[in-house]
Amino acid sequence: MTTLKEIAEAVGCSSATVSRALNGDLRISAQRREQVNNEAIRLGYQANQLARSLRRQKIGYVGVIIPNLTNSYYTYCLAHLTDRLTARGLHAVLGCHNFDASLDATLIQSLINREVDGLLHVPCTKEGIEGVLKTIDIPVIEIVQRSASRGVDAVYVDNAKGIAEIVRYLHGLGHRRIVMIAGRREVLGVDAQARGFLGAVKEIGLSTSTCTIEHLPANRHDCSDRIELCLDGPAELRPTAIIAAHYFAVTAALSVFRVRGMQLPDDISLVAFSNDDWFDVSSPPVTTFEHPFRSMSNVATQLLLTRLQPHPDHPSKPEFIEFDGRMLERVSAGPPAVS
Amino acid sequence: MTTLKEIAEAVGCSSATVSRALNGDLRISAQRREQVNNEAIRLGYQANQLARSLRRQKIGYVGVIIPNLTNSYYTYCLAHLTDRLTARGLHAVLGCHNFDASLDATLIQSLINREVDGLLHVPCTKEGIEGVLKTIDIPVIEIVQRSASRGVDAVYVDNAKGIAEIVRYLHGLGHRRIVMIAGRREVLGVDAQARGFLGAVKEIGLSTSTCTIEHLPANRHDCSDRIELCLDGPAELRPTAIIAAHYFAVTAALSVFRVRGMQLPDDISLVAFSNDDWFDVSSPPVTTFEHPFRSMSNVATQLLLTRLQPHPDHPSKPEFIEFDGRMLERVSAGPPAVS
DNA sequence: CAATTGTATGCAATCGATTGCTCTTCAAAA
DNA sequence: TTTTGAAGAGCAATCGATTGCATACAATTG
Repeated sequence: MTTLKEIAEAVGCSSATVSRALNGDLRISAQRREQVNNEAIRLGYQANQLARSLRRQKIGYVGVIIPNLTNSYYTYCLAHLTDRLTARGLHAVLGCHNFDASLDATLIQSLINREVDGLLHVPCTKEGIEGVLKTIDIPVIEIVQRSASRGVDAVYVDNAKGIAEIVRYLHGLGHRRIVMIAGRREVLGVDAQARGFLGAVKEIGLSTSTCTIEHLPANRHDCSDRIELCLDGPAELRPTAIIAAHYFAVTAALSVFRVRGMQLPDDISLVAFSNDDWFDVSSPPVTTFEHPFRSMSNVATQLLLTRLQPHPDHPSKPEFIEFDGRMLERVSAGPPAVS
Repeated sequence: MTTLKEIAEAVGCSSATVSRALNGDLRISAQRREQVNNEAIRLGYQANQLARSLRRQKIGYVGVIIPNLTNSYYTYCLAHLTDRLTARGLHAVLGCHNFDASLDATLIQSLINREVDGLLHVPCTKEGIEGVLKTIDIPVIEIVQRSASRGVDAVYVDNAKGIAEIVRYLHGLGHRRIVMIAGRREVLGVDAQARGFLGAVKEIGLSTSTCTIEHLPANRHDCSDRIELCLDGPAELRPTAIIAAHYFAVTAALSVFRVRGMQLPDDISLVAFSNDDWFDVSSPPVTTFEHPFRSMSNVATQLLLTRLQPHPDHPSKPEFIEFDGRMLERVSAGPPAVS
């Protein structure tokens, strides 16, 4: 790799001058600048960002830690984020914690050591990363989910409100027995979903014995087993609608319905909590609640940039920006069969 | 951030000694080592990887450049890759070129300047990156697709063979009029797919006037428009089977069939070129050709690691490792209707 | 002509960790 | 007592770019 010094020798000046010339310092004469530029091009000079970063204390990398890449909920999010970051000349360094808090901590520590300039982080536990945070002096922004960490910005989804809206929607269609398939209780966000569910159920006046929540690991197998169980229960408890609070619950539900030959929405209704681009081509198209990942990514990136260039008179109080989604009515949910 | 020097001052020795102690240099006495370790822990020392990298000329980042994140073909691939890289203590720096060669070049240059240790790259043109390559002294491994770049390792899918296998499969079911919806010709891999298609068609003895390829941009809209057109053609040319060579063609086809009320596989057959995890829950489940992304990721990562630690007696001849997929028979493809 | 103001550039420190070489001790061997 | 040597540790250069301060020279002004 060509270095500043080599150019300096070729031109016959100091490396300081070369650096200034290339960086557009006005004190360098036009003539020198010209010389230096030519030589730099001739030698194919590319600044060593590592050295530059060491000096400037910033590297242009942003850590993006998400749970995983097998769930389209997060890949959509990541897609928008990388898009935004690239547009700003930043690069995303990827990490997946799979909801494993200790792996999460390791990733964060590792990324911070490598001196990413900032961190976009989907937290995986309620506690968040307050512990690690004390050691850190780079901006961290929680995305999608918000933990209890104080002092960390958060750009996130209102889980409770979203689920509540789905419950009200189903109730509006006439459903009285609704089961929500959600993630394990320890997973961040699930708690809020449960709160939203129960809150809406109570508010509407439905019975909590026929409107229940099943907390299950995020994989299709466990979910489909449990759904089978629900469907095999006594008719008066059997759900007429299922809310799939996470991606695997959707595929699990569809696979069970398919095996049993159940028709949607006649035999049962299904609403997903997050949209996916195949939901409108499936048979039937899946009614869902759509999250504004694009806007969230924009806002999160923008906020991170603000934090990266702290303006003296800009307050540094953490911001908590909550996003609402909206119902996307398709076909998989309809009025329950009269029975 | 605590630095070596601060520890040195606290302990009362030079920073060189601290560095050696922490790095397990045997020449440092056990007593000193102890002192240094304690002090390092007390001060919460974390080595500045930037400085270390500048010196050691490696940083622990691997660039991963893929076309996009909206196509599950690549997210699956990325998921496996990050998994493997993380297991090796490396981090993936993400870039998406969206099949834009100039963006691709920019990304590569940008990542290389930032001194990633190596590059895993899904090339987007036949020419590959030979031009850029000359300037580079880090290992580059092409994944999923192989370009014409000489001297670059490649771990990739045999597009021609895969498509040919699908054609033979459909022919075996009795199909004589098959249309393949593929990407634009300029996109790498599409050419090979076309070769595979035409090769099989010829080998079997089908007519190239009823077995055709539609080259379309990778979005649902263009694909569905064209599929409509095909279906509206004269009955004797109308395809009885469609091969969706990329992801968007699958959703496009399904959406058209759904709107027209066509039943699969009775009214038409559909085979996708790459699997997705919702293909088995859709109605009907989508017959597909499955690619071994897990193995490919393993091999690619392993190969990259080999390149990163070049063994003196290990030859540095580029390796070209081709992977085959396999048919995954589900329901969307069956014998054509007798007419 | 001397003093002042600019303009163009260089010197050297800095960022933080690493490492080749040197130096000091102290002990064992000759 | 001198030699040899090994252990332990420090000095200073290095990685490459940046930047505060100093300097040199020319142009302008009083």
